Amino acid sequence: MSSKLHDPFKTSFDSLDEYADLISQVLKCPITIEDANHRLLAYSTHDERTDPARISTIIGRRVPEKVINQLWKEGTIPTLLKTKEPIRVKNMEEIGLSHRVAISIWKQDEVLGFIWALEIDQSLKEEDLALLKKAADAVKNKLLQLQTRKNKKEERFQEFFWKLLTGHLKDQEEILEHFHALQINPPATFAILVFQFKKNISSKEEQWISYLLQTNQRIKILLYTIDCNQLIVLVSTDTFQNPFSELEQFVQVFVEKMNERYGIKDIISVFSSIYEDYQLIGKAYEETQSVLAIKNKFPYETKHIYNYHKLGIYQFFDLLLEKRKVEPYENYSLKKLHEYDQKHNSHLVKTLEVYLNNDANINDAAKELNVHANTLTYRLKRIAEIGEINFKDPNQKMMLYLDLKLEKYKGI
Amino acid sequence: MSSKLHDPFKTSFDSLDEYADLISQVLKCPITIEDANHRLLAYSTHDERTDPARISTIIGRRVPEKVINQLWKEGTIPTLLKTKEPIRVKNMEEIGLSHRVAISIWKQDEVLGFIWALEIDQSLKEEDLALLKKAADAVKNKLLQLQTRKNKKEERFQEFFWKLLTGHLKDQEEILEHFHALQINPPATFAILVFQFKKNISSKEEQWISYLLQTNQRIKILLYTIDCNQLIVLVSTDTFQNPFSELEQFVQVFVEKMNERYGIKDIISVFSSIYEDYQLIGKAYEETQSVLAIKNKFPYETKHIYNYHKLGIYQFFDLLLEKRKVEPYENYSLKKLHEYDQKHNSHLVKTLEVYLNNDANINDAAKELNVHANTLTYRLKRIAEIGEINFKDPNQKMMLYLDLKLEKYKGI
DNA sequence: ATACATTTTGGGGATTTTCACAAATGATCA
DNA sequence: TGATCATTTGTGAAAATCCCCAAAATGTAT
Repeated sequence: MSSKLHDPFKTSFDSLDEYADLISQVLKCPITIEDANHRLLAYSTHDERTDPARISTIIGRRVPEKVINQLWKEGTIPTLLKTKEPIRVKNMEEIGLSHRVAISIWKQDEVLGFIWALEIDQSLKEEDLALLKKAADAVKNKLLQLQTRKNKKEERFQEFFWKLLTGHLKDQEEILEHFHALQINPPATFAILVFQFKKNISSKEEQWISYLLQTNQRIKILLYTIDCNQLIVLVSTDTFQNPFSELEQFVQVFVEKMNERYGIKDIISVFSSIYEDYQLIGKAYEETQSVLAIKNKFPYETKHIYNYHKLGIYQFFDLLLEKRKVEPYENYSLKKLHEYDQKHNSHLVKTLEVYLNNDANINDAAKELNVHANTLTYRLKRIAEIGEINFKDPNQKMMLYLDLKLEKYKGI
Repeated sequence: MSSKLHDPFKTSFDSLDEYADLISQVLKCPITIEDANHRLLAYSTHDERTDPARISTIIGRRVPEKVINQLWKEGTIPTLLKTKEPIRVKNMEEIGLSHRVAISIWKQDEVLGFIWALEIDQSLKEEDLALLKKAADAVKNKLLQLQTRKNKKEERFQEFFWKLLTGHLKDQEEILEHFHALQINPPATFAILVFQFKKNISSKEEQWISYLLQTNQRIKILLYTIDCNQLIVLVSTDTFQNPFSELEQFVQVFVEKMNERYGIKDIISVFSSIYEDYQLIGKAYEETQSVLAIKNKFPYETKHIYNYHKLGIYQFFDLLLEKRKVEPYENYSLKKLHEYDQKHNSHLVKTLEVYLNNDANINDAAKELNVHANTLTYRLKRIAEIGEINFKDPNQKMMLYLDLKLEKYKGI
């Protein structure tokens, strides 16, 4: 057998499964075909030899997330996304993966999916790899068909989602019908997630996002769409024990992966409260937007805050900023401290802020300020004197904290 | 000489000073005449023997405050206010007071003033005391004249003050003219003080108030008036180093004395910021009223707060209460804790509040709660679990504090 | 009534924090 | 330039807080 051999895949089948079986027969090993998001498209059945990773993939109709993660870390997937050649993947027992060969399926410069060939008994030879490459080419058209069909469905998703977000669908019955028409199981409880990117999201990035959302197995994504620099997602929270911490973990992982895998940094993410009533999707969306607005104003302070409930005092900041702009109030202590800083070019205000940020913990604050704890103690003594502050009075401390944050953003 | 003796005081003089000299000549000792507020009205000059207390009184044209305080504590003044008989006052070196006899001057059941007779060389005899009583009676009419003249002046004061408080006088020049017409030296800086009594202020209480204000030497009272249950005072703050702490001390002392001397409790006192512009007296007044409104809502929390600047977060409470009424927000942690309290009839919310009131100090809070410190530690651990609270996060703590206070007063 | 979970209290040691003092450095002003 | 004041850092002892354990008390459910 040479690479000039007659192409055994130049036949047309109705389903991808038949392709999988054919490839399996030719190469004499189990075959799996996935789309670009590692969803299972087809798998060969004639061969019963397999490995745990493949079993999980077939059972869950998608590649398990930890396998994907491992393949990213270890470099297989990045390579597959770069080359059209078959890639040999070594044994990775810890995730139940035995020896195998993978190849990506290309349409021009875009990856449509992957074929996996397990090397259970013997390794594939050079000519087998050439055959695999031919198989990948043959499968391409079938995948393209699937994709266009998917795109059309996608458009209907988009339309529906925007109607929900903008509150155009007022009737519960109607909404449920739409869900069913799109074959989405309507969730009992849901939330809106929004990821705000630095710049408008390009179509390349859109693909990456899509990939990340599809391959995640942490959370059930119902709908998602992109609006300028925002990725808006509707997720089901039905299966969660602690919905908020689960959502928090998810957004953190998402942001982390966008950075690790694609080098996209500074994504600001938020999510809404948990709702049951589909008519309130618009409200949930508004909620995310108001949280985003505050996070944009106070990025440092709200770094670890993702939803309205956790905003804490920042919930009030719009209101308070307004009040402060209107009335001629001035915080006496802060004024004094600013004057002192000005005169002696010291950093008492900054010191105070870090101290309060750190919950009045001298050690932590000193660490953040890179000074000796005694230095901070001394400064605080001075701050208390100059600003006439009693650090034992929670009311005073709170007011200082609020006014510190408020004066930072009075200009906005 | 007997008590049936011809009355030597049955003559009429133009000024009180002449009376003082006459009495001095008859009794052969220095004489001082004061009004009901211990302001010097007249003093004899023919006799040069005197004591430090009398010197200070004459120099300052009023009895020194510490002397008045001592005479109250030791019982002289209370007795003088009860009896028409002469009272012998023993030597009190610590305040520079040598032996003397005092008598009050009465018009029906009201005390108009006092006559003091110093016993420098020899004690007054029984017949001298009888003479003194006659003298007191003779002086009465002169004092009455003074008083009615004062009352008329008082009325003009009142009218002017109310015009200032209600902002009816807009012209700086005009205001200054009024001040001068009333022989008040216009202060460079001033503040408004308001004392809110439990009940409407009776005319009896009005006299006590007047007495306390007049005899105080801590602060310069420019004008005062009474409105239902409020005493409103305009004071000069020109001579103060730390105006706020001086004002604070003054109001505390005032409230204390109203209680000690007259048994009037639960006076709520506030004062405005320091102003320079007389046109802003109305604003200062409004400020006191808004602080009073908040102190009425949060009496416990604002017990030690007297002015707007010190209100701290309570400045915002009207605004925040409004916001909370409008939107359907609920503090998740507090909700959980309330539910727990309900179910297990425990006191986690109360515990949390006391803990936060005490600036997260375990010992202080435990003391206030009358439980062992370890008990509080345990409860806090439970509170953190149940309410999903991180006590190291100042934002969370602040929000809890705010919501705790807010929910207490949502009904108002 | 009994078993079980929760809460309260206490002891005592480890760990931190606080405090006072001293030395060194930096800034300021005549 | 020296004298003075403000600031920073270090040290070590005293005080306080934290933490773990266990016993007792209380409440709860079967």
